[in-house]
Amino acid sequence: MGKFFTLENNNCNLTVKNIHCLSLDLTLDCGQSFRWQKNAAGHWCAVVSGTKDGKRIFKFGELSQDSNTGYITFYNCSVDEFYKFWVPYFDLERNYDAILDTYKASGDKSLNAATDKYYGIRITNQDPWETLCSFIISQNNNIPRIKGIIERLCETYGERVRLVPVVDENGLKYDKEFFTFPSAEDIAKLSEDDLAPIRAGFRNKYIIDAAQKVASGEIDLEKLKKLPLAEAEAELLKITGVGPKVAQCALLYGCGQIDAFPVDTWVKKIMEELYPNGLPECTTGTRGIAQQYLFHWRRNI
DNA sequence: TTCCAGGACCGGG
DNA sequence: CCCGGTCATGGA
Repeated sequence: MGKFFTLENNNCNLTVKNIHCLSLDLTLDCGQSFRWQKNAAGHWCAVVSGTKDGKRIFKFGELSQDSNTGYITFYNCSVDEFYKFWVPYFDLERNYDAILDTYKASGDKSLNAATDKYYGIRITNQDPWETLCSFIISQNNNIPRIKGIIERLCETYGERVRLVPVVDENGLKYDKEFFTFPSAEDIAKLSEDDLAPIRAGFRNKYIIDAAQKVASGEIDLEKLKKLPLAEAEAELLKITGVGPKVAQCALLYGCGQIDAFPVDTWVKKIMEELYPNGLPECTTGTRGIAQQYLFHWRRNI
């Protein structure tokens, strides 16, 4: 414990030094999560979920990173909360540098270009239900609208957590409410009409089917963390509106399956253009990490 | 106006 | 099995 970072307590904030390979700006805005937003002070803010004794618990996260030192400050955060929420969320006990070194040793040009240019991206371990639901919403959709739909879902059916001063795209300051992500149990009770206000279109019925299968226990998301990848995917494919891509996203970002490999339109292009015979051998076991770097790299050309 | 967005479903061949 | 059309919505 603590091998990959050192903690420094000041008042109720916690500053974490010497975390390797973690850029908040890259990690929190690269298409793997949709709810992080900068407040008026430039700190990243979001409500994240965890589990304690089988019950959902929440933490309002407020984080900033020093541009010179790379140190990350977690505001209003105890050491206990840091280990409970943020070590798993950012996968802080995984040796990313060692993984990226094996990519480098392979000599693969594209992988090296992507990991050099965007060094600091980590795969986050998010709440499984929020991740599944978010990526159902993501299908045939664009990122700004995905964020809008998820925001309306939380505002309508989540619980109010806190008022935060933020700045809009015109530089105008205003107070914004932050909400929890509604549980599968809460959404399972709703009808398609109830979801109309979030404007997810044809995805409404998919969201409800997923919520019902999760809430009823027909699909146990916690179990998916331990199952072999293919078996875990087969479980998720039982949901109407969940195909291979959404399933792999839910497993990668929500179930700690670091070898999951979501193939969207961008990754499909990458595979056709650069890897017609498959990803290099060095990525075996960590394909999800390679995927995220290549995805971000190709999208930003 | 038309096209497209971190896809999945459905029908016909 | 594989292919093209279709599905809501909204911004470019």
